[in-house]
Amino acid sequence: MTTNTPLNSDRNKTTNTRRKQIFDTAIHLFNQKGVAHTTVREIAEAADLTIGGLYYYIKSKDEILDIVTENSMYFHEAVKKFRKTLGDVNPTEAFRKCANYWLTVSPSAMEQTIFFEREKIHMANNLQEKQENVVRDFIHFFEDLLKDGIAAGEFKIDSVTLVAFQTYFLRGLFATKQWFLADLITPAEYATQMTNSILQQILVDKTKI
Amino acid sequence: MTTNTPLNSDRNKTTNTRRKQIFDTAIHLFNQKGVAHTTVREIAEAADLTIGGLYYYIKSKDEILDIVTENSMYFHEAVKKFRKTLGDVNPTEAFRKCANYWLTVSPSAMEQTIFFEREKIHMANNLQEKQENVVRDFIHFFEDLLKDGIAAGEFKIDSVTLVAFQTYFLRGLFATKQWFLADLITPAEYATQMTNSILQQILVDKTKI
DNA sequence: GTCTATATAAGGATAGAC
DNA sequence: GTCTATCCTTATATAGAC
Repeated sequence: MTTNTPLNSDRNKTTNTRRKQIFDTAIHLFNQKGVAHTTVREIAEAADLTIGGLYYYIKSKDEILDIVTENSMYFHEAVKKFRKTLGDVNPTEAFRKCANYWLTVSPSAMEQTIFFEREKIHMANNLQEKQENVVRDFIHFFEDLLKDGIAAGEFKIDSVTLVAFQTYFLRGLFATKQWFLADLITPAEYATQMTNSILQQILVDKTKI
Repeated sequence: MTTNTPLNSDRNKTTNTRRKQIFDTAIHLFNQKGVAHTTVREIAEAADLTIGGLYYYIKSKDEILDIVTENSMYFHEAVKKFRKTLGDVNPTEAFRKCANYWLTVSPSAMEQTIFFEREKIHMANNLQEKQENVVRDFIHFFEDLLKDGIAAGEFKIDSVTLVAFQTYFLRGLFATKQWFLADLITPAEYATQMTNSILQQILVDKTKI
């Protein structure tokens, strides 16, 4: 599915710029109108091209969709890196900071998060599977943080998976319900409030919040 | 948009049966493949008709979509009725029981809940607005329950709206993430666990859980 | 590289037979 | 009421000029 254009000539420099421009335009339109109702002509026009011009850079609508889909998976990695920068802190702080980081949806990651959450149904089958694996992997990441806290006697949790599930998907909820939340709360406020709400559930010593 | 077929002749008895059959088939396909990728032919075949036969009962694909959309809004009403049956209980019990009721997605309501959550983008504009109003109204319903608890000194809450928001959307989360949750937890378990998780956040006296 | 014009296919909707 | 055949529009994709 994914095309592997070589990245080494002068010509490709502009090609890559153009392609990025096309994918950025596409994800925006996909979020506004849905994948199926976004036409290739619309993408072309919004990217300042005609349809013929656009097809010089991409193979098919499916290629656009596939690459937008792949790109929408990268934002996850940032939390893992962030976890490493924390070094040796206690489990409560580790979870608090990671959850807070995760639940803060930056404007630049907003489009990808919305797309990732909403358009699963339109993704190619193999990418749907890949998406599910990414999700499972990150729920697992939070489960590990939670288990550390239990082992240290800082957390008490009925279902670790369910708390991890909740932590994971509260991010998507923020992104997809902007029509309700935008006037109400900033990304940072949402993150701290929701992080606290999860800590309330799991902390043995509630005064630590 | 909505057609008003008179409901008083013998002929209409089968007509209504057929129409129900069509809408039930449609919502199922819409959830599987998305509205845009479901063809009228597919709906017809799945409902044991040919395309010409189907058009005897419905005016257009948009009519199917509109009616499926309208139908997907009714399941909300059940909580309000349920609230009334509770009579005079204390705010904690009222909230606990309503939240638990709300978060228990019965198999029969599953399709409508999924559709309601996922296909907003494909609904007619006026129905999107209607949907947003329904959501706001129900978040308001939970806000009222929460405020009762605060007034009675049973709850302590930073942002009432955010807790109500969370309560409201945890239902949709359960329905749309079945691919992850189905093997893990039953609807009833999910409801009690999530209800408890919210109570943990808001109860003054945590021993009441 | 970018355009216009066009081929081709898919899907919504209708006509008319039975 | 239900079918088959067909119309018509829209959208993906390509061809070929510049």
